Amino acid sequence: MMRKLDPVKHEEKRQQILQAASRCFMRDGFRGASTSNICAEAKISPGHLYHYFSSKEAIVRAMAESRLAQAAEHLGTTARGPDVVTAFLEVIESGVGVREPSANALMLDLLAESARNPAVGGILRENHREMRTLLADLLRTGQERGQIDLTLDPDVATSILVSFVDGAKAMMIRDPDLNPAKSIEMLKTAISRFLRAPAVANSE
Amino acid sequence: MMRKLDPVKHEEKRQQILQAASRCFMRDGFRGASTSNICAEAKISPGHLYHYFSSKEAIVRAMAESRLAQAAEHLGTTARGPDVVTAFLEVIESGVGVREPSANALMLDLLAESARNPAVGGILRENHREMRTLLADLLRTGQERGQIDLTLDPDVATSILVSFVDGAKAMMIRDPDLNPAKSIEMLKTAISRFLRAPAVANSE
Amino acid sequence: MMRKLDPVKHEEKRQQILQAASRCFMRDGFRGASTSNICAEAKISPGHLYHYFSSKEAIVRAMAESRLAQAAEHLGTTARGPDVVTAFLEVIESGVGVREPSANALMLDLLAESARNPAVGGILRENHREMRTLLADLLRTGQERGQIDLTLDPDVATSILVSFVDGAKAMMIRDPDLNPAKSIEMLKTAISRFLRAPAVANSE
Amino acid sequence: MMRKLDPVKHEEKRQQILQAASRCFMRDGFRGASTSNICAEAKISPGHLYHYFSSKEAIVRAMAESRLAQAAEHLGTTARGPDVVTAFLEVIESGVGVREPSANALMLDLLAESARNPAVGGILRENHREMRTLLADLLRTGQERGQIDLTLDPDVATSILVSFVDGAKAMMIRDPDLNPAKSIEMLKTAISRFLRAPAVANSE
DNA sequence: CATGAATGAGCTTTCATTCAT
DNA sequence: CATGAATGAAAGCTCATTCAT
Repeated sequence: MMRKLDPVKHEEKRQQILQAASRCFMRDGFRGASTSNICAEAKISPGHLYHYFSSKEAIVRAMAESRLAQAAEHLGTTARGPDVVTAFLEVIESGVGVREPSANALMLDLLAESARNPAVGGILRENHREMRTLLADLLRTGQERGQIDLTLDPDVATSILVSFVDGAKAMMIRDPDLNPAKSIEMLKTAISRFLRAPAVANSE
Repeated sequence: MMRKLDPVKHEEKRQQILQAASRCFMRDGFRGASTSNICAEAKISPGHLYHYFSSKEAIVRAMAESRLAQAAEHLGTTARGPDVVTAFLEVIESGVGVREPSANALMLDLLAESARNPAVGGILRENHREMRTLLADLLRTGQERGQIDLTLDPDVATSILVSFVDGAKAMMIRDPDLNPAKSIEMLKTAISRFLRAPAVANSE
Repeated sequence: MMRKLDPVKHEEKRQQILQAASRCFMRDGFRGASTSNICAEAKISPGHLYHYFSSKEAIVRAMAESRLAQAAEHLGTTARGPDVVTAFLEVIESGVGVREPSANALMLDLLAESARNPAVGGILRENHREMRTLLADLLRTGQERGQIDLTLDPDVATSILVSFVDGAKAMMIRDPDLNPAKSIEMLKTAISRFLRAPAVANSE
Repeated sequence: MMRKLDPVKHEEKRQQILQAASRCFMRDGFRGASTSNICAEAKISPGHLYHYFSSKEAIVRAMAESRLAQAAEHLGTTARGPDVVTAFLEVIESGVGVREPSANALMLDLLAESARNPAVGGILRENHREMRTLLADLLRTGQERGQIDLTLDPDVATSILVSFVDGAKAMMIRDPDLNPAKSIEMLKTAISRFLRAPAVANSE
């Protein structure tokens, strides 16, 4: 009795539940997935869920946090290398879940939810700010090295780059029969042309 | 004589309900909005809704159809003018609902729904196919006139351009405090550089 | 304007609607069939139904009345001939809707409804009384002619005979793969033995 | 230790609910009784019903199953004794719910439902098959002992006997003021004459 | 820690009925 | 006569959440 047992195990279970929830959310969306679904998937009883999360919304929040943190971390480890443009291209390529339509759908769900659910919105924005800081620094480095157009405002350009990833996710849903290799290739072309210092005699 | 009372009025009411539904969906999403909400918004009784739509899903479908048709039509009327690149820029600019976060959220909801709801998915894809045909033709015209890079595959480039619009909608949600003018400007730069024939001596 | 037009046509339409209702009730039962179903089947508008019947219950009542009257009339015309037992056998044979499972189901529905719905119950009982009077008279005739066992109380025996018809209807539902010819034959045997004067030296 | 809390209690509650449902169905019929009625009668909340039954239809099915099994079991224990005809008479007498009009109505409802609802129909037929097997065996025994007419096909005669019970239930509804003792007595006469070996010099 | 019984509000949908035209 | 728009109660069912054990 009365054992304050193992906060480690507690956290482990929490993560397991979160992963189960993630699978449910991917399959059915935030609203479509029920706590029953999640409990079944996590193999726990309906009541027990509330030992780990105070409400369904708390799960959604935690999910958003973890997904976004993960995305940011992924980005942080990818965005490396001597050539900054190449680094960006890699970021974009790996950011688009080429053959994970449900993961893409979940991100769109999350964005839609953000526009309506202040808590989730806050998480998203905070995370976005971090990502942008990270990317903007990388951009500036590229500009210093002459690899990237000096006229681009790093902060704004960064938003655009992130939007390209979101847009590519949407693209995969809009046309699932699309040849993803070709599309990604062309997206990389677009980004290349966007970031690189324009040629001398270009008439824009 | 003069019996068959007014299929016109019927259609009018249907549209009114659809608009009410649209407002609800923008506010709460497809799943979050209830038929009760919609009826209240449309000021009709709960039973009467089913005089006009056979199910909530039918409303969602009709909504998706009308929204997407509207978007396509808007695009059709916007994509005109002597300079094709300029036409595209206008398309993009007007395509992004700069200060309509709920409309943007609805589109993302629709995309997420498309990935899970086959009926909605079918509508989205059919519509997307039409839009791409239209845009691809415009692109080819531009290529004939030498305004657009001949090396771009029109079909793939079109998908990319559409993805930019979707991405921009996401951007507005990710960072509502963004200066939209600046972002749009930079997006236009990106598109310009993407589409225009690259300068002679450019080293990519 | 202001024409008190044709009570004949009115009655005709009423009968048409009643027949349509009959079809619906056979298909779906009294509770399962909706006024919409009936209107669709009768090809009239939902509101117009109430020109002919004041409520769904009124339709059910009229239906019960017409069905039962029909059954009684049918019985009246069948129960004829020199040999009374033969006449009864014919009554029974034609009373069982051998290959009309939905008509049989409807009769059982009507009986169940009778036990709960006083109005329908009253109709059923009134009708049953009439039928029994008719059959009891026939029975008495048979007894006078020495064709039927004199020890049978005509009133009670009549109830039993009617119950045999109801039971046969249930039998058709209980076992649809039954050979109806054989069953009917055996039922007739049972009735014969029941009605006929028992042989002299029989040891019961 | 001692976890897995009581599948016994679960089953108990299930039976309680089933009995409550039974009362409702008797009062209002399968279609007339609502899940709300049943919940109120069982003193549980509307949602909780679905902890024990997956749908209203599942309740109807379980009810049909239990009622019919009960009837069959009852029959099995009644159909005993040295004289087979007497055994049959007892079966019939106890099979007719003389003073339980609502139970009789429920059986007719069940038969009507069987003709339309395939699930219920299947249950009824399976049960009927079992009952007939049992009764047919008894009949054959009687034939071996010379108590029952050898010319009767046991399978067909069995169907007839069951139909007599169903018919008697209908009789109770058709004429509630009937003297049940007299009717049952006459029904028993009919069955006696039907089953017994006919006397030598009988002229059929 | 963990279960699953229990709740009650709310969901989508159907239905008998009324009424303006 | 006839239509079909309109109503509102009620149906079957789901869901997030709580609580006794």
